[in-house]
Amino acid sequence: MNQRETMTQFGKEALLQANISELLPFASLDEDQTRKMIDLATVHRVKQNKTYFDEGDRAENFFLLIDGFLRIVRTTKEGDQVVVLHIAPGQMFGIAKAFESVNYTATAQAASEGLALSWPSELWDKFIQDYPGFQKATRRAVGTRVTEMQDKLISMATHQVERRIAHAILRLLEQAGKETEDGVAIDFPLTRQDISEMTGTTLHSVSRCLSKWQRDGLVRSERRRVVVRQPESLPV
Amino acid sequence: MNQRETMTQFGKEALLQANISELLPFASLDEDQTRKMIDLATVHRVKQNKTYFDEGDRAENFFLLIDGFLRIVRTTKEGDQVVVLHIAPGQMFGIAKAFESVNYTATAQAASEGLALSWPSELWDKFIQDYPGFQKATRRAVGTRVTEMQDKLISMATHQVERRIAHAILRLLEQAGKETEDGVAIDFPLTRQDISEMTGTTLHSVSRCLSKWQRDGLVRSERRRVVVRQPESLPV
DNA sequence: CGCCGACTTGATAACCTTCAAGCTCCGTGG
DNA sequence: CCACGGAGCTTGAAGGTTATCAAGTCGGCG
Repeated sequence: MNQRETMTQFGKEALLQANISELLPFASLDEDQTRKMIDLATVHRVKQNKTYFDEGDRAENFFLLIDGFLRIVRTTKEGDQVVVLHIAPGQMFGIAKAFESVNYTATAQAASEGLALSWPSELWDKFIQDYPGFQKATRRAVGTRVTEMQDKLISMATHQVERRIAHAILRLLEQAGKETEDGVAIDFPLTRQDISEMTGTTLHSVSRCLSKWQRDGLVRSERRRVVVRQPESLPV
Repeated sequence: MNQRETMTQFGKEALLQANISELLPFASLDEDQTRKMIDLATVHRVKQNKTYFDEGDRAENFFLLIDGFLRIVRTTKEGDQVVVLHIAPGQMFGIAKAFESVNYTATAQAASEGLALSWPSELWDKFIQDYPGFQKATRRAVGTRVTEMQDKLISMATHQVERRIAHAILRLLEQAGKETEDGVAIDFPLTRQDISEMTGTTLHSVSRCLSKWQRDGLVRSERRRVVVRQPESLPV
């Protein structure tokens, strides 16, 4: 919060001083290289539920999420939304270049107000050449993502609703878990609808499920908020 | 085994003469480069339902499928198999290197008897440096795959069984469709069980579905074989 | 204060899995 | 060559899970 304010005011300078350089793609860069990279970047501040880019847009930039969370969403012809995955701070997104793709294949929507850097896609190959860690980082990002999608696919194919919801919530805990005196909270606003779009079910089923878990003391669920008290007791 | 020997000795020459060089990663290479690549390759001939490699194996090689079809499969702790995607001739697979991964994350199982080339993973980065088309080809392969998995995810999340089955079959038609006097056939043996593992349902539901489509004249389905007569009439 | 978005909960019904039984095809071994 | 067995497939019936429909609560914001 405080930090966010600071960033707003001083922008890129603040980014340098903050622990940005510890974020993944910058990991193996020295201060000078990091500075160069940041000099080339554009800063994006995006309000909750607004998008960084939309499915089908020309992929003119690639992004690094600094703060906040976002969901990668695809919309069907019928208008159903499906959340393909979530992105946490430090991860890159909109990396169409890694797929030789001209357009973004999905929408990047802010789950909470967020801050990101972007670079023109033309710089992609240059970064790969100039900064050895960058190539590795992008590969790892792609790998993580593929694995995550596979897990999701398997979950959808083999489990029924309750376990799918449990899986989704556990994954979010890993990415965005925040200790509270009450248990581990998911650190951004999350509606029943959101969860249903992640798990391919209805908000009604999600509601019933959370209600049941709450009765059993496994979670505390409020409006737009989920806190897990006993992660290990959720149905695998 | 014996067979692999034979192929090693006599096979490569034949590969060169065949239209191997038209297959994707070789596309932009001249004859000399292609020869060099093939000289470094190992030939694999794999019987139906045998595997090229298994989930968790050390990713010592990456592969190019020359002939036959294969499925990329993951198995859950409970023993459920899920077919994540299918690979057609000309596509690379086992490309753990593209994900900075040390092990294969899934099993590659021959859907029909098949032939593949492999190279040691150490050569990956060399190929990328030496052969400009290779980088592009791998990126495109990864992109196609991600898109395909997303589509599958969306299908699973929003459609019910009948449409999921229709989607799966249409995708297979694109990858492995073969014109016959009777309609477009899927060009490798495919059981109800296989289809159920692709769509997250049971072989019973698949059977009922195909029976119904057969009654309506949309498909002809036999033992391990599916022929589609009216692709456009399948439920989107 | 009233409205809207988020959420809950019951009732009903559709969809699909599960269980059960039996069929056909094909390879194998007697 | 035929019998046998197993793999692949079909179909009915029953039952459970989950979506859909419907009604209403809660809480924040203009």
